[in-house]
Amino acid sequence: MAGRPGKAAHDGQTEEKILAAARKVFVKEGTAGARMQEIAAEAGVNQALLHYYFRSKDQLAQAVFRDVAGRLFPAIMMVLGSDATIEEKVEQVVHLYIDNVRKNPFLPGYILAELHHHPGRIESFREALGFNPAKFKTLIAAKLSKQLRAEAAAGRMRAISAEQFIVNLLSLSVFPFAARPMLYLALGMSDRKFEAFLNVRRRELPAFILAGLRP
Amino acid sequence: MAGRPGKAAHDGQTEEKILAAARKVFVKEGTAGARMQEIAAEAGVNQALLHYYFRSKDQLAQAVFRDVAGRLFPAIMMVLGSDATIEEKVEQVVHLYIDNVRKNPFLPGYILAELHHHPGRIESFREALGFNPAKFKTLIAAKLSKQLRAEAAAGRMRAISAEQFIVNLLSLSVFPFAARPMLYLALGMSDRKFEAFLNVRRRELPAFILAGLRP
DNA sequence: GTCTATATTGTGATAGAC
DNA sequence: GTCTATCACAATATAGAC
Repeated sequence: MAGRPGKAAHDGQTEEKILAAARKVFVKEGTAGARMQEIAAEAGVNQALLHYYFRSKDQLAQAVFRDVAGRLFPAIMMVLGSDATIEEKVEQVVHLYIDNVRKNPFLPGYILAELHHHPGRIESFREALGFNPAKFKTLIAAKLSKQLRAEAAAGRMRAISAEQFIVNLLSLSVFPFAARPMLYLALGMSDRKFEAFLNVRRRELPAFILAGLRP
Repeated sequence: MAGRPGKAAHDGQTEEKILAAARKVFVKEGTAGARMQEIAAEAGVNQALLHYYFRSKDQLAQAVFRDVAGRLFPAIMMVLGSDATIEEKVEQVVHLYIDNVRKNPFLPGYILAELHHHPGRIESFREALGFNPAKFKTLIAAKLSKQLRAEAAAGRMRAISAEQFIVNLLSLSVFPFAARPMLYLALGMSDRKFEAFLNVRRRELPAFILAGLRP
């Protein structure tokens, strides 16, 4: 619907082809660096058609961002807000994230870069999440907060705020992907070594996080 | 020296003014999004002078990247490679990073974005670090590795590879800055709340990491 | 819906006076 | 070293035929 002409319905095949091509190019080059011509070529259509479907480069970029962000975050939010125990949540988030993102290891870098250079795009992000930040704060964060306080009161965990907990969890899951080029250099990694690194990480990270929470 | 005309020496004041302006604009807009005109205006000179000093936009961008990356990483590498204990290293890196970056909270996002969209710039990065990756691997990583193995053998810490250890440390320190726009949205943060968040984090993070390493 | 052709503006880079 | 003026081309966007 966003940017699509209102008059006639179409089967969406072309639109999806363009969106897929745009996703590929934007993720790699960033919004500012991407070229409409390159996207058209990648989609196997001509440049005018991009404007027919999405009106402008910026609207196409927004559509891509919503698309990409909408694939990753809702699932994580669901886990954090579920009725699972803290132990289960930690393991589920780590596994969910690594298993999904390793198939598209460039997405985290793209999302962080995009948010950094276009903070206004946060609005699209919010829509993609399909939730209201206030609602999130009151529902998920409050629930997590309560859960963490209960664990602390029972002496099973050290006291920690929901904010620090979430940031720890996301940091350890997201950063290795976002900083991949840096790791390749600093740790002398290759694609193969990175895969092995992820396998170890998937297995060991939940225990590391949970141990960090112990009193 | 890089890109500077070779024939005549000059006091460097203008060059530094341009570099500072370029730093500001590139960090905010990214290499592709930045405009030479904007940099010139920010520096209070005209556009031709930028080319006089740095020849091309790309060379100016490289100079900025080297400059920025060179400020952050050598210090951290020094700590990791020092003779301090693991406990001391963890605390020193966390404090060093937070204390330095909170003064320029946009740098991590810029560096990650730049590396993501211009992996080739890794070469400049390497120069900025002033070291050879192979040398790093053999010196620092080997030293850390040995240190961690000794701790594990003594039963004081769980076994962990130097790679996972470094990534954990950097993740937890860097990500909160790089993902700041996201945190502002997802956790309903403001600048003031983020500062408070950092104060707590600076204090609690070392203990969290060290607890995570306990057997 | 999809194409070709083109309008129009933006932008990096250079020439040349001072 | 610094400026003004301008070139040359890249890139988004639109008009209009089919």
